[in-house]
Amino acid sequence: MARQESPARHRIMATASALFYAEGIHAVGIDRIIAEAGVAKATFYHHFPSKDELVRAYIEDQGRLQRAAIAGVPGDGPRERLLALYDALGEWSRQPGFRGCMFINAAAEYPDPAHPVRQAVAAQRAWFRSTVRDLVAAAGHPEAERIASILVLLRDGLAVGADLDDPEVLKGVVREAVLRALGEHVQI
Amino acid sequence: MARQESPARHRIMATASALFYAEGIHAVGIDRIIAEAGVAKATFYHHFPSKDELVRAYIEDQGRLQRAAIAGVPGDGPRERLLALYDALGEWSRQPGFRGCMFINAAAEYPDPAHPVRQAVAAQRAWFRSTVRDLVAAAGHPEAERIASILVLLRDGLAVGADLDDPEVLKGVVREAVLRALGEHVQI
DNA sequence: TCCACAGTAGACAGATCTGTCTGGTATCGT
DNA sequence: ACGATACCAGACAGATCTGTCTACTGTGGA
Repeated sequence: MARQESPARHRIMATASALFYAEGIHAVGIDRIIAEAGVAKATFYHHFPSKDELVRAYIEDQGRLQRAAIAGVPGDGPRERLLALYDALGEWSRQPGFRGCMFINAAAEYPDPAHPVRQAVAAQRAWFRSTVRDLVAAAGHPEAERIASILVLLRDGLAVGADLDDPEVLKGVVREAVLRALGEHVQI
Repeated sequence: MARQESPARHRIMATASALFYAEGIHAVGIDRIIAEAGVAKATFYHHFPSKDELVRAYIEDQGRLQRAAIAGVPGDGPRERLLALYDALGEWSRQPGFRGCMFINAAAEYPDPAHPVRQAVAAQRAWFRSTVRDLVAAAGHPEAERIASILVLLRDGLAVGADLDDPEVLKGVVREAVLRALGEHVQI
């Protein structure tokens, strides 16, 4: 038992996650992963039937982590939780080594929408969207779907822009845009 | 002369552009490009010293096309041109075969900010940002920089979301968000 | 005690990748 | 007529990729 928690498997996942995120998926080979994880090739193929399965595990693992992180964001009431959530996203996007959203980046390398990796990305996005929509609805906004669409838009824009442009500028900008989307008039 | 406009070079660029955009850059090899372009390998390396240079040419070529397309957007006055610009982006994102923004996708495959490809992407983004900022300023908004940041955010979110989620929904959503960013109160 | 299992090390096959090189053809300006 | 240029066809080298296979080690339960 404990195939899920075996030390070797854990090392493979940790190494692959870091390399995939930092350098891209197609750019990182199995040989590199097993070398940096300090694992034999046979051990790798004992835990993962193929590289594709490793990639899917990477996406789903990161999805679990992000869902847990977002679910753990504190806040008194839905409006405060929403603002805290986007503050947390702003912090995330300013971490050293930030290189955009791993789901967006992975999708760029997997064009086929039917591919398991894309399916996992779609599931994660659907979860985020519904989470935000529920918070917006709980905050008493009648057009929760529409506002949630804007908020997802802002999340994606933040993830892309913080990597490609200046992440410091975006923090305040996103907060302002979130407030505007919630219909609150913002003093500039 | 005419090395830039030679038919073989043109075929290489057209084929590579379509394949890179549709399938990703690392996923498409030189052999595939020359086969589909109907070009000899020596001809390819006669026009491009390396694959990296082809990729850079691809990014810069697409940048020229997008700048021309955006510069050609009509409109009476800056506010109308801005709205028309984002309408055009909405159309773009609903084209069949749309697979997100080629610059964002390319950046996902090139982590190093110093790489020529990333530099070309950064230049393109800077041009778009300043174009939008000038329109906002010309429309009489005092905080043009801030609003331009939001509008870039919306552009990126549109490009990502139209590929990964439902592009039809986004069209109206983006227009609403643009109007909100411009400080106009929107009736939902 | 013994077997199943997780692990290491590394050779190997077969495909694919980038880039070079040879050799030949056609066109065009001087 | 001639040389430069643009092009095609394809072999080749050398690296790298995924995935398989052999052979061996250590450990923990039945």
